[in-house]
Amino acid sequence: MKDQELFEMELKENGLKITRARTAILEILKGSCHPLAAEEIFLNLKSETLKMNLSTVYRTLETLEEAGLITKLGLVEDKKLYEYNGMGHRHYLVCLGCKRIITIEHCPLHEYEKQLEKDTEFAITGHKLYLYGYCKECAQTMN
Amino acid sequence: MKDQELFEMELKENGLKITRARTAILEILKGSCHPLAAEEIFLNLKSETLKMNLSTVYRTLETLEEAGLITKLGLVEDKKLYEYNGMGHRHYLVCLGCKRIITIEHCPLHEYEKQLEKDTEFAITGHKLYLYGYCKECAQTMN
DNA sequence: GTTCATGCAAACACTTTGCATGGCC
DNA sequence: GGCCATGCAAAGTGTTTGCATGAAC
Repeated sequence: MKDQELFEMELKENGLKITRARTAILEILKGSCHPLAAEEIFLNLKSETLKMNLSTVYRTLETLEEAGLITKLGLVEDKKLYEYNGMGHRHYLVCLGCKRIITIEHCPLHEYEKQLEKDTEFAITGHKLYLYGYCKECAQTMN
Repeated sequence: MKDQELFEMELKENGLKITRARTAILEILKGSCHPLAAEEIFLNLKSETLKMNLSTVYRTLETLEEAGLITKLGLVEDKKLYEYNGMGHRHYLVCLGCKRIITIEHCPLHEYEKQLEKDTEFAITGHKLYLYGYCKECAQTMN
């Protein structure tokens, strides 16, 4: 299936209208290998036909998150970052030097969550795990 | 040792002057069982003698964090939260219903970090793990 | 006395909102 | 045609900064 069709299906399933703003933002998020902030998405809308207002970007991100098509992260504290769902559950390792972000596909916490549910009587819905450190290059430069 | 003496020692060790603002904020953070936002700290300064400007709270928090006496968390995305160090490494479980925060003393990630250092050649300095869910009461109310 | 911390007000960055217009169904 | 999405500008929120004063060493 082409991305465009996939996005239209996802939107329809959630009772959302298909608009250029929505498919364009889904396209950008799906194509990115790391989470993006609203402004980055805004700047990525290069072609004239896709250009939209920054507040539309914010509103669209909110809509898409409520519908469960994308996820909001707090990786960096100053800006809200978003990533496309359906890439599976992921974590990130952030270099505190160059701010590079490494994607980690494996999640070590499934078992732990089950245990914690028993201990706390919470119904755990998810978690956010961010790892921080210095990449090889930055670690060397610092000495 | 009394808290006051402890704080003065911590400040001195880091080459920081001992001021009422600094010890007051350390006091509040040490006494709290969950991380606090700048404004909450500001509002906790009840007694007239301890009252200070909100921008002083922000500046003091920054100073204390740079000195390593407190830690900044991204638990909630809209506000920066701070906690006193020397309580050991902790995680939190946040109820998405009533916003209650449960403290988790055990950290399941030490082994995992070591493995990840080998895999990525990063020097990992730390991590942030936030768990989300619904507490028993909130889970019931929702049905 | 010197240096750094604080109060105050103003600026800032990111995000949200009100209202009129335009596009999707 | 009706309803929701968008553009634009203005407001909001949490945080930071410049400058003069005051406190710590």
